[in-house]
Amino acid sequence: MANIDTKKEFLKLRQEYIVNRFSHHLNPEQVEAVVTTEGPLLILAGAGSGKTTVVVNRIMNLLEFGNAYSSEWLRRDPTEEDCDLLRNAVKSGTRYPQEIRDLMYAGFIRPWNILAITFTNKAAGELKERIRNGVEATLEGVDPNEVFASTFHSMCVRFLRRDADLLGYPKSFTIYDDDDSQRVMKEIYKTFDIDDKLLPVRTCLGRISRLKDKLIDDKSYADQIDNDRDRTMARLYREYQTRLRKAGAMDFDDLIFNTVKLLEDNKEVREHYHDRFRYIMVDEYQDTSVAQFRLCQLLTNDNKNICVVGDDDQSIYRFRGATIENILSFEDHFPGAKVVRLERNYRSTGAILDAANAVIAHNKGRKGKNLWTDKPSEPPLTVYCAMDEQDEAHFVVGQILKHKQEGVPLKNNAVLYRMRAQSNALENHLRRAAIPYKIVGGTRFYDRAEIKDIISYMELVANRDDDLRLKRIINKPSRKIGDTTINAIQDIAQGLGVSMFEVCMNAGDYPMLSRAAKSIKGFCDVYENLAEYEDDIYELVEHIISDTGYRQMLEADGEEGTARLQNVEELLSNVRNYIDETEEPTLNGFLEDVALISDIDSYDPNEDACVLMTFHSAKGLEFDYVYMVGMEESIFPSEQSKYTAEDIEEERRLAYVGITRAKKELVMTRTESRLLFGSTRRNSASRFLGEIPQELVTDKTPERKRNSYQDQIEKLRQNSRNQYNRRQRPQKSYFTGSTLNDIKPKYQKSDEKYAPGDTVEHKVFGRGKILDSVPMGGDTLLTIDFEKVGIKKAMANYAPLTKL
DNA sequence: ACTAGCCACTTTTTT
DNA sequence: AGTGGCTAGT
Repeated sequence: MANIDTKKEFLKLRQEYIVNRFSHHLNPEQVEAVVTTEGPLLILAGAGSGKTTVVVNRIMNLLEFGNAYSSEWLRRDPTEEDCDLLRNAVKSGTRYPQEIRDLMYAGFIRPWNILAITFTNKAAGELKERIRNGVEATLEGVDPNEVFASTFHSMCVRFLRRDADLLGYPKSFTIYDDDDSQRVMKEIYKTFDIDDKLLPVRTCLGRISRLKDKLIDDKSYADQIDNDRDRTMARLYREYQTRLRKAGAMDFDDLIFNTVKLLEDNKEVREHYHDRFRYIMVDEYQDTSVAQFRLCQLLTNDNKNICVVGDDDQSIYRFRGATIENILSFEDHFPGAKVVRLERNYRSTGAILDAANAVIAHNKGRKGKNLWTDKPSEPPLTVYCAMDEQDEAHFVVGQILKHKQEGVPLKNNAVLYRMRAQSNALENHLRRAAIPYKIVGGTRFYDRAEIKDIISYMELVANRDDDLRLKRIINKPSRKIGDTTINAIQDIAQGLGVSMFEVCMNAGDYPMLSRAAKSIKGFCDVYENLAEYEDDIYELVEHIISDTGYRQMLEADGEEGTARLQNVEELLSNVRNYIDETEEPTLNGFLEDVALISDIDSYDPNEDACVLMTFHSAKGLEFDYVYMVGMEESIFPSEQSKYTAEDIEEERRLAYVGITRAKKELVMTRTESRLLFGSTRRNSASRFLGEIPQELVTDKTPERKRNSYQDQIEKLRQNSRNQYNRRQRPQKSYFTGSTLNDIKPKYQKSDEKYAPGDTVEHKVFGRGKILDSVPMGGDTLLTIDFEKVGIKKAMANYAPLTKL
């Protein structure tokens, strides 16, 4: 009896010791998250709340103290003396007694029992780095590299390299990127004779991708359709899968999908990972898809030690298949889940946080939280209304220059925009001011044609069934193997059901290829030579560059060729780095890294250049000075997101992400008119500006247009009052909520009400019937069935409508 | 096999 | 406005 009490007391003391240990450098909520190791845990981590610190410390806790609650791992029952020892350590705050550590030996969690999943390589890298630092400082005999920290995709690749054969794929399968997928799909369009104007290839691939995100395979999709348009879709989906499978290739979505299948269908595999991964952590949980959720579920063993970290307010990838529901319903998916909220922000000033809180408060679908800080509220945010995008860029550059003179490094400035097209004016002005800048995003190094060529050679060495890669390089450099020949090879291969490579190897056997047989033979010889170097990547790449004549081809191509050659050389040094940094460098390993790397991964925050990027790319980063440009309706929120409440909420989350990137100062600009895509437009102030309380903002727009500006704001404010009167608003608005009212008067019938069944006349689309009307943000979203153009959606106040 | 010229497109995109 | 992709012509 006494024994049980001692045990209880012992465990209690142990817990107390651990809490004390982490309380030194963490706030109470963070400690709570760190010491909650057993059972499902949701950490709602607001922007800048130190969530990576929490994740790292939680892992440290697991590694150092093991399972804090369970006594079944004890070597022997704890005694009164043990309790005294611990009690002493708690009181005096001394080191964890070695005797106690020894007692718990069997309960230690080994590093490989911990799985930490992130979304980007960068995040995974940072996590590994910080775990390494922490472990080296405090823990002996633990190899921090054995913690499995990786992205969803690399993890899946690892799993699939082990067991892909169970799914009928070669273990050396190839990973297709978007570009590869597009090529495949384009070919399918050709064979099926489908017009890509009817269904653009991108759209089609996007839909397939969404289906895979939802774990709907080609067969079950085909079973659930009921119209011709979808039937085409289903055919394309099926054919796409068939071709990839035949090429031994998986696209990004397949990596997740197939891993789910692997775990679902194979009990032994599942048990293998259940046994290994006893503690699972998932970062950026708000951006997981259905498939990724399922994957987490399958990986979680009966102990349900799954900890997810995320911020529902920062979910910005719905358009890519992320479902915010995963985080909103975590407690339903994992009953008994504990929730910890991290709302204390260590990043931004009070003003910035107040603005962020005020904006995001307008969203309905959220868990609700309020960031706070004890930092001062100064200085206020700056807003500026430029005349046009040139003036806007000029203003931003001026601010950056001002900071530069004050001694602020350029790298502390970040300009954020909604779309890439906005970067142009900024770039020009930065160049003119001789300010070094760096654009994050855009073309990846590995997306450059010459790099993809070399990689394709490598891929082909790794997997000779890959027709796509073969086609890419069989005539690069020119070997006199033209389209006609390539098509012939393809046809023969298709007829025989073998790979194109196979056909090439026996080119002499086919009369159709007689004329090109010699050239094809030449290619095969080159290939055979290269295949010798499969186990020495560096040699392989060197030989690809020289033996294929690729270098000569570039050298003959003047200035551009020289630049490309430099890229190729850089690839070579990347290979060197990979070999030096990797324990077991392999061809497939390198190709994986390449396939799964993104532009943001190579973003170097130490280079002293001002940074330009989209709001999306900015997630997870922070800067002293942030400029949010193009704060206009139709730009941010973007034009096509105006129509549904969900889209607007996602845009608002994006705005929230933008605002919370800033540490010291936030500048928001808009223009009166802007040249975009070849035409000049006038957009009114973004509703998000209107959602920021007046007292947080200083307007730096010069006198020249104060009047018109002020007029507009006054008008907007009146509208805003009418709209938000009932709904409790946090604070009075500086600008206004909806600015739609501002554009519409041309057409607006005073407070015209539309109800389903009404007939209307649209200035452009003609006559139609209202199917549905949903009130939304002071306006009404109408679904109208037009006689001529079919069903469309329109905002009642915005659309040129007349009630008949 | 290569190139000029025309057309259509243009939101975001961790992997 | 600028780009990328495709067709037609050499």
